[in-house]
Amino acid sequence: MLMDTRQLAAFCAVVERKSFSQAAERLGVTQPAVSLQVRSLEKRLGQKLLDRSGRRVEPTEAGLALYRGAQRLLALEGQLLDELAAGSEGELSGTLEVGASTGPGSTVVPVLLCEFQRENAGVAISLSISDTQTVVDRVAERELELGVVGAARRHRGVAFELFLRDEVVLACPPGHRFAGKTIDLDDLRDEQLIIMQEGAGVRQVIEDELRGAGTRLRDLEPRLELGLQESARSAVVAGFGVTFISRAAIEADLAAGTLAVARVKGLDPSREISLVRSAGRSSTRAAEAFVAFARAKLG
Amino acid sequence: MLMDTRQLAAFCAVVERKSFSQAAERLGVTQPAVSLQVRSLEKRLGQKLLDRSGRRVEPTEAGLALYRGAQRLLALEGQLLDELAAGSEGELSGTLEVGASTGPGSTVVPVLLCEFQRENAGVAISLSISDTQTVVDRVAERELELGVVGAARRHRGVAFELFLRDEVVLACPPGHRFAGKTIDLDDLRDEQLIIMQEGAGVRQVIEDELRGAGTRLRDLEPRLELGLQESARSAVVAGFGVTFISRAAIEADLAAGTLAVARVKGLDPSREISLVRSAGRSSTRAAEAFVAFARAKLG
DNA sequence: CGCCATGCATAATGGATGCTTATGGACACG
DNA sequence: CGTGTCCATAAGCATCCATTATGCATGGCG
Repeated sequence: MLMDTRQLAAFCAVVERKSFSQAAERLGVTQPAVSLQVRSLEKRLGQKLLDRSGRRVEPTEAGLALYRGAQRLLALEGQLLDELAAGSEGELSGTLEVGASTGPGSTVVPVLLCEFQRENAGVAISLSISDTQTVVDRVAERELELGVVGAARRHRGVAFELFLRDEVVLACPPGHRFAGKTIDLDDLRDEQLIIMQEGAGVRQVIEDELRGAGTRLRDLEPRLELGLQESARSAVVAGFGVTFISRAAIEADLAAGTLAVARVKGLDPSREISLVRSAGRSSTRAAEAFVAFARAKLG
Repeated sequence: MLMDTRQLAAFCAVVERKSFSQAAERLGVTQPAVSLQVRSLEKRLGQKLLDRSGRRVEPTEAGLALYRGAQRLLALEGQLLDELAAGSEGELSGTLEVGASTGPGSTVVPVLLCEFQRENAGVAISLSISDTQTVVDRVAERELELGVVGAARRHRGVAFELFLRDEVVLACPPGHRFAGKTIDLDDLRDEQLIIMQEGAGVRQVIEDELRGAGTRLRDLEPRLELGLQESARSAVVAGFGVTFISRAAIEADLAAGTLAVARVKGLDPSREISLVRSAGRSSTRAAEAFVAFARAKLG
């Protein structure tokens, strides 16, 4: 920007009032100040902008062109300032970029985002599902604004806050002998236990809980390791066994009566789902609104 | 304009380079200067514009909005500066406002203006015909940029310059006994002399010339006073008499053979047609170009 | 024409602003 | 942990800008 805004403002005031003194009065400065400003502008642009004859000041051809252009600049600036001021209020807009690991990514998060978006049409949602570590890394690099993950190694540059507590239950077919019961750990030895692959958040939770009960997962002799949550769920619905799984992941099945749950004595498995944010990043209004919305929904 | 251009420039440089130091380098100032400028801008707008975390500086939501708006402002400003610079060259534009008194206004001036406009399509022409005094007044008041008039009283605030010398001839029908001759003043007493109304420029010229020859217009006993130039010309074409008239006004008739001219011994009438400009007014390029064009045409 | 009022230009001066230098604190990397 | 990089902050100085005072030009009036 080569033009000095005060000079431009002074020039415009002179054009409008056709007088240096009156322009000065309007701007709250003295006449010589206006005189100097306009002269500086004329020097800078290398053109005579005003005809000064006796009592009357009039723009030259170049002066008129500058005045018109200045009005456009001023209008645009006013608009910009209004947008900035209005930015702190009014309708939410922009794109909310969220990453989630597979667990929360396939259950709670999409639903919450869809509901939120329905209430805030001006916001565009971008959800990407990755493994926990990738989500965290991308949040740290500011590629994502929010992450929703289970257990994660601490990572510099990001902050974790509890988002929701995810209860892990033992799912079984609805007519199963475990349905609605509280069983012993030993009862599990005679059942076909379906487990998820290494690295799945729920598997880690269960391993930790069993360890606390003096058992190891492999002592239960699981013969079906079926990858991720959705595979395990489907197998149980189809009657091939039972599995530990996030209650949130089977809410619909429970409501539909296609699955039932049991509890295991001595085990109280749950895990924390965390919200991840980049430590030095100011939140967008959309992100803040989503988080508040989600917390209200999750209770 | 509330925004300081240097602060805006500093802010934009930081956004682009994602670094205060690099922005400072680009702007040719020190890092603290940029730091202060951006902070001043943040304070003025009441919003945090940049996330400053470790090695990396990133715009906040508001910062991004400001940056985008600033780019629009910069683009518009660049455009304006280009227009101003180009204003001294390239195609002529704008409206050229000319006033003329009836004599020149009905002959030379319209033709010149039309020819000029044909060569400068970007220029719009506005010609208004009035009596001499009105033309001069309006030029003085900057309502017209140029005036073209015959004899006029000096007027403060306007400058007169010779535009063309208008020869006054005695017009008669083509087969008339005067056609192509040099007659005596006395020969006019037996002719039907048609004169223009009081105030017409040509009439004044003739009165002055006759006075110099020791005669008065009324000694010639004119019985037809026919208003202005065009009325007189028509009457002569129709054979009702002879009249003194501007040669320029009958060039077409002479070429067509519908009128002829004679000279009168002892009379050499002509008058100066002046160009009038407002004394304190800078000329538009279009006006300058027209004047140069006209002078070249008038030789 | 002369006088007076008005209004812009210019010079001198003082205060505010803005930039620089020096330094401290935070962060990233080896 | 030590080092280097980078932004923030404080202090000091130079520059800039606005003000006051004054000169010059123009316009209006008697």
